[in-house]
Amino acid sequence: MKLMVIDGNSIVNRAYYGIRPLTTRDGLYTHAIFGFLTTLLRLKSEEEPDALCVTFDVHAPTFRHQAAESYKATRKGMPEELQMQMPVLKEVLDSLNIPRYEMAGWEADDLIGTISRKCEAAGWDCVVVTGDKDSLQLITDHTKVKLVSTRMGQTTTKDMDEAAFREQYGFAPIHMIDLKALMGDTSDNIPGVPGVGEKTAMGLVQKYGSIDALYAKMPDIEAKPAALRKLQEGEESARQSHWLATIVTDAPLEFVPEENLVRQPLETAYPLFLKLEFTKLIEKFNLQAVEQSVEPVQEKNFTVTARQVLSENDAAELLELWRKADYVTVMALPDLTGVMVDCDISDTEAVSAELFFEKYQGDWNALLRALFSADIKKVTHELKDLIRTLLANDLPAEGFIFDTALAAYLLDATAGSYALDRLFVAYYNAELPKPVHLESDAFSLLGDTVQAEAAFHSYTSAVDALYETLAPKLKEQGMWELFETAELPLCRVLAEMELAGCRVDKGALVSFGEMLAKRITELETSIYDMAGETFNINSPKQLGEILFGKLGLPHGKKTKTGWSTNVDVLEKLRYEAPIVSAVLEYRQYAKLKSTYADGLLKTIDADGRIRTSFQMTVTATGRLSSTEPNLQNIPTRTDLGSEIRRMFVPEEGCVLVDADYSQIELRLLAHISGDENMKNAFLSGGDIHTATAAQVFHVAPEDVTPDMRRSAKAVNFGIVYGISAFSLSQDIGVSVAEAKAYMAAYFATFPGVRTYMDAVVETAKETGYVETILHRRRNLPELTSSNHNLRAFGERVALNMPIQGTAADVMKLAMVAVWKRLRSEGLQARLVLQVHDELIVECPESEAETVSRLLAEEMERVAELSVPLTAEAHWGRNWLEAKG
DNA sequence: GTAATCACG
DNA sequence: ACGTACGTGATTACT
Repeated sequence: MKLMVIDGNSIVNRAYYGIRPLTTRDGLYTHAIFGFLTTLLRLKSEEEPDALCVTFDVHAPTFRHQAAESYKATRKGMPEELQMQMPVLKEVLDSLNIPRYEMAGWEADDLIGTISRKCEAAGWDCVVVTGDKDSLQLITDHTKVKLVSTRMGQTTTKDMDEAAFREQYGFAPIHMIDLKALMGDTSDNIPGVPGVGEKTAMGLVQKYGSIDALYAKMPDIEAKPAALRKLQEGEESARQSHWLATIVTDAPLEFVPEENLVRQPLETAYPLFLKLEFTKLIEKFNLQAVEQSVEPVQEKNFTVTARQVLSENDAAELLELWRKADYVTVMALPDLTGVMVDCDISDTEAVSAELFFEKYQGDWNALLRALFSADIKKVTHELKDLIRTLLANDLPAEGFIFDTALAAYLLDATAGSYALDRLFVAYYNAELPKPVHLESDAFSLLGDTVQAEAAFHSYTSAVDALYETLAPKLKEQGMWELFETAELPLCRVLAEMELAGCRVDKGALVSFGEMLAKRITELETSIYDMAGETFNINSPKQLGEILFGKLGLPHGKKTKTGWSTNVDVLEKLRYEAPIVSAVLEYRQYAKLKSTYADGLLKTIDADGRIRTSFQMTVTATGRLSSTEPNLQNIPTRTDLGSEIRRMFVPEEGCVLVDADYSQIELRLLAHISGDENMKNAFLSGGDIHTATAAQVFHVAPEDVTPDMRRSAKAVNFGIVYGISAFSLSQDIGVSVAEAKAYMAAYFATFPGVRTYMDAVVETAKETGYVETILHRRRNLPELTSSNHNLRAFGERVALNMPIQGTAADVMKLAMVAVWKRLRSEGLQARLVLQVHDELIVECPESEAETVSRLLAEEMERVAELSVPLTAEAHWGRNWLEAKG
């Protein structure tokens, strides 16, 4: 039998510092608890113990250590945000039916020591889980210690049994005590022998074992005379330290291993996890609601009348009702064979109508046309996808006034998921009622009408409830305008772009791929030749072994799970060995082939066009993202990569028009910070990096060298990202001191930028968020973290988000404006792609000039800044040409 | 499923 | 003393 005992304080501490802050809607911090539970799950599956318990320190004076005065006084107190999670964690453990032990006057260590000995006495094995190396002294042939450490958000464990300990330390585990008695431990206020450090102590313990044995042999021991004297003088301290370092194994604790056998969670676990918004963990801990409700949400105290829509008479009656209503709530299956429409008809009554293609006796398309026309105001969830489906079926897509997913994203852009059931948990602390056997995906229901009806019903009710909750919140937070003028109308624009897709020259892509394949094979051969063996070049591990192991190249760079082989590293080694250049070239070709040539070919539709999906609810800053395939990262920085853009072509007789903003982020920085010098740099036109260099280096613009411009450019970028001197130095390859000097010169030149940077961080710390000009918001719980790295990250984000986010706002407004204008001017031109600061339109050649002007004009017109906002448009026979 | 790498703005 | 620029997504290797 095996028992696992967890050092609660140690693990929760690691979890707290290792995970970025998480809070529930109500602002309750939960990350330490979350991290603890994830670690617990991992440990359980790793060890599969028969029994399990957790120990905690009680924060009361400990009589045992009063002799040592301020014992552990140097340990920092628990941060408040962790402190407040402790009682909740204990509640969670109780609900999971996991015993916990704490005892006034005893450290968690002492309880663990006692527990491990009692286990052994009962003939059990014991696994001690802790991050504290002190516990290693407890290792025996029946007790092992799992050392947990957290590095960069990843928890790793190291199993230490007697053999592993011996291998690492070279003596028996019990002598860990003697080691500490000699070297001391400042974090535990154990003095040790003054002047004896880790190295000396290790040597002595390895040679003599215990301090008793050591002092028994005095003064005949092998040590330098100075060390010998220190040892003699420090004997008393060593013996006292030995006592302090010894973990108690006979605390007066009632403990019977059998009472800790793993048991089922209590019924209280499920609601508690829900409250903490640990939805994912509910599954992992296999928690069940006591009574799984299948009742629809009754948010308001309504009488809901369920209506089947079977005949055209039913339809006419309901359409009438819906037209008169303020709004209706709509959910549809993605193939439009089923639609649910909820509608309030008074303060106390609602009608919930089910429309199923298979049951409807009338003209289904006509019914949908009526429902999705402008005279019925509709609220839905994930509008863009619904619009795309409607338009794909030649149906109208008008009259939409709200999208609950989009609204929830604006309210918390870092939440990650806006699935309806998740939102329901997040906002109402309740599970979205759904039939028991239903998959969480509402749209996998085709063919099971009974279940679909039940699911629909609760889903539309949920959308309705969320609308009434979220809309006021958007208004309160000043985001209504952003929602109405940018996000909501953008759904239509993006739906059309996704449907339009982008034509590609398949033949050219195929032959490009073939060319790459040929070159890749050649490079492979020569790389194997130079390496003297074949290996997988795509495996960083194997490549590292060849380059740094076999060939002995300097692996000066960083390591994580091996040696880094990324471009920065290889670029520095380029001239050390010809194989490096070959690998770099191989990498470039392999990337182009796998991701772009082969990757894109796989996504070409039957009509020769590629259709991406634009995600509106992914980025933390308000940008769009593009998936399946990602058309926002098509190569452009190298000549060879750019060739891919040549394969993006218009329809016969058409051209592509490409318009992009010039330096939009820096212009926004100039505008937002109000720095006079930077504004002037833009007002006087010309190249901004050159102008920056001229000012920073105090030379005339015409005397700016390419090097000076490059540095200025790097600083400009760095500023937008929330710079640090170290990173800047890495980027431009100068010393940290030089980078610091650049930054100082930069801030001296643009004092307004520094003022702005200080102010934005300060404000963010006060309010807990940053926002764009249109009040798009990003919450920053990181800023209150006691973890330095996290806090620093939060500060950089605070600097970057208002700029990147405002640029995203501007682009979204521009897209809506361009879309409207193309329509109102009756042009055939259609938007096909957006790449953050760039728009691509496909149009008949005859419209090329008109559309180019129109694009630049609308893009420039959407924002009125204190510096010019300029956009440039070009057109051509393919994307590369159109880039201008 | 995660890590490493590299493509984009 | 520490770690190091913001925001994304796809592919490959490997556990």
